[in-house]
Amino acid sequence: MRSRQRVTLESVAAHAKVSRQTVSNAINAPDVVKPETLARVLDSIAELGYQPSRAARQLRTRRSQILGYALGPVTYSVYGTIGDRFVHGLAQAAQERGYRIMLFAASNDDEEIVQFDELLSGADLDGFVLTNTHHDDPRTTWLTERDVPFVTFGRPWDAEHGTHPWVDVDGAAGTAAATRHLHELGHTRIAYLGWPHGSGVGDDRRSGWSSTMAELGLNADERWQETTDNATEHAEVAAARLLRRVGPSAVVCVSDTVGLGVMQAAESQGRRVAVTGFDDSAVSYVAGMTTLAQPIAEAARRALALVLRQIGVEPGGTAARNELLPPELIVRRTSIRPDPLSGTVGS
Amino acid sequence: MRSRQRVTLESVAAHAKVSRQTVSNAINAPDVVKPETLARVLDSIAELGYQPSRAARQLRTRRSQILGYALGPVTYSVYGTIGDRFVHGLAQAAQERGYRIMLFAASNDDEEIVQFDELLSGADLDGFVLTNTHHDDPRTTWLTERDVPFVTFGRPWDAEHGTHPWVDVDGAAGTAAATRHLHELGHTRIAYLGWPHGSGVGDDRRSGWSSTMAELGLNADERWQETTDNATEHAEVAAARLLRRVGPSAVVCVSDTVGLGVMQAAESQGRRVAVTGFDDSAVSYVAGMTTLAQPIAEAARRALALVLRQIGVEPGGTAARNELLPPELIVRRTSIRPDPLSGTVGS
DNA sequence: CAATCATATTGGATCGTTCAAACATTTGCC
DNA sequence: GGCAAATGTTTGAACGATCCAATATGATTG
Repeated sequence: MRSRQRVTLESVAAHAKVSRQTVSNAINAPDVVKPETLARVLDSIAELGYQPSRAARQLRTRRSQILGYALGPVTYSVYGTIGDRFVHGLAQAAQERGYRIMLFAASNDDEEIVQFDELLSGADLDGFVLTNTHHDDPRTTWLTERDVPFVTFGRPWDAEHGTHPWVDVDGAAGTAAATRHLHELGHTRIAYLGWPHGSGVGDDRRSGWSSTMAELGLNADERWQETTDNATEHAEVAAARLLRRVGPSAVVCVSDTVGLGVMQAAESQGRRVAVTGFDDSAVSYVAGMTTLAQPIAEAARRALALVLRQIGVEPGGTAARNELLPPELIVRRTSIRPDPLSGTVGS
Repeated sequence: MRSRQRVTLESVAAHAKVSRQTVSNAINAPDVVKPETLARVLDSIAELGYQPSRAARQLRTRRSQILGYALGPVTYSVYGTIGDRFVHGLAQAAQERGYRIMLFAASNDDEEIVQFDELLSGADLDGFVLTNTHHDDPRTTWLTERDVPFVTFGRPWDAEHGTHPWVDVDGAAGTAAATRHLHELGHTRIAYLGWPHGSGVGDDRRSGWSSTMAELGLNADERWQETTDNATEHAEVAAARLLRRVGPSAVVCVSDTVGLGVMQAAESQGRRVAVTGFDDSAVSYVAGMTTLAQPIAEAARRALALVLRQIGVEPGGTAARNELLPPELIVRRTSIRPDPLSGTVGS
């Protein structure tokens, strides 16, 4: 298992002919060590391949240099690839600063809170990164009450709960961009197919469409909207209604899967309808659907910086405690050449 | 941060009127403690909400109860949702046994090995779970030489390297099932579109088709095969060649994305061709493609059991050191009703 | 030149757990 | 009843790092 003897502070100290504490200072407070001594110590560290024992450090300092990230129940739809990429970005960013991400599973908020408690007392986690925030989220309240550093990927959807650090993608800016894009292409009859009212993300995305329509002086009343859950087959039904009712030339959609429903409805009614989705999923890529790509890696990086700042290891005094990143419009076939054949899979 | 005083072995001992060590024994070796004492100690533990400090335990025992899992470079194609689900299953299974998963990022094998080294000496990880094994994998060699417990999700593709515990999905069994399924539907002209020779996974999946074809007494020579990388547009080109050359009535494909290429080629040549994919990705769902679903959660659970057995915390003396799980055939439209319209997105 | 100050380094104590061995208690047997 | 063996419990030391207080070193000054 361990071939060679473990390299410890003591052995490095002996090798560099200084004391333990000097080696420790060389690592944690290099400025209090005389430059030539410092150089000698660092040489020894490199030569022996010294790695501080995290356990020992943690025991003394009560800091683990580990952040927790909860994996919720398996979701196939929206978070399919998003979650994957976010975790990846998080792990990468953390690693660059000497932190690590520890996973835990929880299938609902209450279970997650139990895990918080366990991880805080047992593993001494330094903070948490939460995703999938929603109205009346008990997790943020719990953590805030206990002064545990954390950041959320997703805005706090209730203003009252006070504000904690968060990072989010600006859904409204995304649908606004899509709407403007369609308008520039000459569309004026632009409808919206979204999720039912009440979900933070869904309402945010809808608002980008409606406010932009208003700015452009275009009609965006109730008749121009429909709602559906995220299943493609349900979206198709809702889209069929919408198409028959107002006969739009374009539909802005809350997600790629919903967008796909619109494409199918248009196909079976034999209409040409421009479509935009949201999320830049594999499905949208394959369907050639214009969509909005979330800057996931960047969001993860910012999120990490925010927790670390809260923990106190990153500077950033006056810097913002939250970040709203605009998604990028990915223009594909469905918005610029929505002929019936575009209903075909792939290009 | 920490409202109440930390509960330690000592405080539990005081509360139960025994010594530290007895409390420790109550947890780690309950059978050496007198039943009535044990009960009293366990009561105190519950009452005080005691959680052993992982750091302290780790410092003493050199066991962290943490397993490492590497996130490779972001891959969009095959591992899209697979990786996500595997990690989830792993985290869940680990948690149930008091273990945790720690993530780290590495963009290639060498980087990953550097991380192994760092994590072993610094964080005292107890073992690793590797994915994406390939020919001449330096990682397994490195870990084996150092007697570090690990398991791979994916077979060791070179026999010479000795054998370590692994879990894998039986690709050959999958394509064999698909081939038999097509034969039962009356197909006899069944072609195969796979990845270039040399990749373990690709060759394995091809072999399931070719051996089944042989069993059925059907032609499966070179003319009935083509290879392509995993990009749909390249697959379409290869598929077009294949369709023109032998005019198959069905094509078994190495992946969903490749399968999609076949659907597109069939569509543009106006042919009816049954198609099966592999992976049960969102793309196959949306395209209504018959495919093979990997039992990912189960694979994760088995993988975890194998590492833990190697570490020594799980029993399983004579149990197998590797597991080959059959994928499940998901029958959808593209194999049973492959009319031209089936080229349309969704159902 | 001695006294003062600032700075660099050192030794001891500590975090919370488990290991190893010593100690105390009960049981078994002639 | 007494001694040995088995069982149950307690004590001291150690894991490897950081914190704290004390000391050694060098520079500065009256």
